[in-house]
Amino acid sequence: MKVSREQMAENRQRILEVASRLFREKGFDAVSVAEVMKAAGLTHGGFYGHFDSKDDLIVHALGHAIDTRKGATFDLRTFMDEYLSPRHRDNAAGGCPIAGLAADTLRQTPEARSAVTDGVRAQIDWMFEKLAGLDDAVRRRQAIASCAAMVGATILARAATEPAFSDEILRETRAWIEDRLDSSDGANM
Amino acid sequence: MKVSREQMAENRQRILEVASRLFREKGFDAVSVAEVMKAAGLTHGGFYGHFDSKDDLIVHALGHAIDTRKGATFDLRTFMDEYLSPRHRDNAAGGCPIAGLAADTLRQTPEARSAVTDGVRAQIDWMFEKLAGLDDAVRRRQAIASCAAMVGATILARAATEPAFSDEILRETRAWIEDRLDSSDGANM
DNA sequence: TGTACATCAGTGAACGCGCGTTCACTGATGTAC
DNA sequence: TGTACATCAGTGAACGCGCGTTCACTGATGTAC
Repeated sequence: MKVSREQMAENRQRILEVASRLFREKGFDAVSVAEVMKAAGLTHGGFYGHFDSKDDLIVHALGHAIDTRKGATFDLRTFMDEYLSPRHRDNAAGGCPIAGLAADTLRQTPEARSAVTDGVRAQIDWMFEKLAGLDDAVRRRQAIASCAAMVGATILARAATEPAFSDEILRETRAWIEDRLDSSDGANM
Repeated sequence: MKVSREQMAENRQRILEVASRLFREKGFDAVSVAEVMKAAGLTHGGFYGHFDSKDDLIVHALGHAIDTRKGATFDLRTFMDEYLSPRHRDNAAGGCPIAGLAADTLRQTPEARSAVTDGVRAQIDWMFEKLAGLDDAVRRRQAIASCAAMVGATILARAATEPAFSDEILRETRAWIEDRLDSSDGANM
């Protein structure tokens, strides 16, 4: 049955929210359209009233997850500590969509890859702004490499089967990045 | 028709070789058993004479790819330069299985995750051995963080839709890691 | 060494299943009067 | 404000398809004599 315009807009937001969480948790292929709709409290047939296809949902869910993340305002050190924490490692569903889905997005549509690329660029730009002092080239290098190390460490820590090794990857990567921040006298914002 | 024992052993090796390449190129889910067998010059029905299941193939293909990679002997600097090169970014099929499949392996069987974990550990140990001087804790930290940054940069560079940005991620991450090697006076082996 | 035959690696049709997607239908919404 | 009706968001059965897996069959291998 028909629902009100506001209800429909709410439904669409709920679909995006649960889809972005399920995708981050299980990957694009392991989540079906029917599973997303059920999690949103709807039936699968109505899906195509909101999106053209599953690929279209993927693009919008990525955009939604990335936009939602931009809202939070941390200082750089807090952000890195949280990113490389066991909590973030164990919370892929609510965590960074780049760490959770960049590798998966590789084999998706160009639109999905663009959405992730925009997210990566935004993340690097944000870190660049937060890095104090030094010349721009060094700040940009530090932002890019820190971002790469954070994403890589999160993926490796999530894949690792032994908890002690997984914890070590996070801890040592964090120490290595932050040691560099200290010696550069940045990250005081 | 039956084939000789040597032929069968050859066939198995060929299946592992093409499977490990196809998996690295397309991911586990996007490669079918039939596709692997066809690429190995066989038909899909014979697959179960070699492996228990597709999951079993995944575990053995990961082990094969990781073992094959261990053979190469580079010095550390050459290895890092090659790893963070456009060539390696554009050659996922023949490249590092950790960069290509660690994120995919997250959602596979515990056996597959163990195989990847062993590969990560071996990679870190190898880098640890190649790092000269300094105390063990610093060397290990540097090996872990460099490995995380290399894997992360490769994944981000592969996902990026703009070539200039993709190149920049590789170049700046490499410069950042190698700058640290120089200041630590390691990597001279 | 030569022959007869049991073995078994590989073949290809067939299976059950879950997926993305479609569509005829339902009934609440919201507009026209 | 109240009523009649066109609209259309959501429902759920059905579709075609490709997947992993099975199995009866084939014919070369390799062993027993």
